[in-house]
Amino acid sequence: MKRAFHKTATPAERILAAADKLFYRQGIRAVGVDAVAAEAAVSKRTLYNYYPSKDDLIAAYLTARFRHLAPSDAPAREQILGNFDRLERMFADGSFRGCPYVNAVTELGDPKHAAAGIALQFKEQRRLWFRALLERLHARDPDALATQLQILVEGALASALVRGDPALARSARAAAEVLLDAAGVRRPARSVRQTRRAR
Amino acid sequence: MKRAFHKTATPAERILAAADKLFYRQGIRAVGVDAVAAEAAVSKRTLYNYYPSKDDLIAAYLTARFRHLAPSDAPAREQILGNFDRLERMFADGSFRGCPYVNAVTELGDPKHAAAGIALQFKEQRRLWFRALLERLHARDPDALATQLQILVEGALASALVRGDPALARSARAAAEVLLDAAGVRRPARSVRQTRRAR
DNA sequence: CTTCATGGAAACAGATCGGTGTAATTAATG
DNA sequence: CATTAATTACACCGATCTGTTTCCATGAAG
Repeated sequence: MKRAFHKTATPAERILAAADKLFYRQGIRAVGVDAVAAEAAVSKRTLYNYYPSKDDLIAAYLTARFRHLAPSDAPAREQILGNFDRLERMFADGSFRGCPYVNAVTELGDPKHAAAGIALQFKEQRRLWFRALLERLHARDPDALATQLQILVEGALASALVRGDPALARSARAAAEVLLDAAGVRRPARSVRQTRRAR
Repeated sequence: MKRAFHKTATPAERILAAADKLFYRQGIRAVGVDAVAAEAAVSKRTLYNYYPSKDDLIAAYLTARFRHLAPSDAPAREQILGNFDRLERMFADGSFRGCPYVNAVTELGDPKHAAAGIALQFKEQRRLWFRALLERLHARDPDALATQLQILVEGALASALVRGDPALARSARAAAEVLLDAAGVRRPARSVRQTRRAR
């Protein structure tokens, strides 16, 4: 069991990767610390050396999922709608199990748990990201529209969890387009044969 | 402890009521059968007499939450939008803990669990209810629009779970109105002073 | 009164959980 | 080599979980 390992990954990283895999796939409450330690090929003692409690590990798991939205130079409208395309890919690859933040809040229940705050942070970050793009697009009431886009994303996630259908992302995307149109965000200039971008 | 009880409620009903209260408030996995039995003022022996396993109790809890949408004679558009007003009331009363069906799917994880099927049934029922109303309104593509409204409802539920804000229901409602407008569902005739219906 | 079904109280079984204590082993560093 | 820190293996704790079992109280029907 001591095969010459990827020396690359430190124990803490392996533990976090194992927690991410198991917590997301099977649920936080369904996975014990022993299982995480085993998956990380690490003794339970070392796990508790890096993360003093399961709650700490949960918090680390959620914060590690924080992928900061990379600033892109793509057109703002495309960036917004591209979000839904990413959702569709997530739904389709079979391993989708819902939004990890919402799942954590649901599974843990306690609103005072650190996970609740982390989840709120993440959602708000994405909402503000939407809002910044909408402001750049001179949309009407960017704040309200950002909230609505966020609701669409959340709804697509939840719907795809109970239903399996990846097409739900396209439905949400279409709804987002209607909202953008209604907010005065004009479609990209498709006129001058620049339709070259194809798909 | 044998005070002259409401003879009205049969043991099975009391157990189900207790399960509903505890499962929804604290989560399915967080509540043991002992707690349900205690809340129902019933011995664990009787609980297992009526529901042979916790899974059976969970399934009964979810199916009991099936409130069949009562047919209403209110204008169809009002019926649809009224859904979001009900959401706002749910969010505001403090005891909101997310959609019980989504929660069950999340907590149990297993897609083969009976809860997954029940959740799917419920969501589809509401979607079809939307669709029927939209057909009556001669909306463009009622099926697709029904899915989008369903996504909005789901998104409002999930968002209100992590954020606490009841106003999210109003945001979702406003988005629904935009979608309805875009689908050619005209607003109710507010012209002829029939605005009497007030609020 | 006898019979039988229902249900209460409580102990129990077997498993799993989060978390700790400890002694032995390994790996890096001087 | 010697020292030290990290890590392992593994037993163990108390709590909790689902589910079962045993014994006893009740109460209605024959």
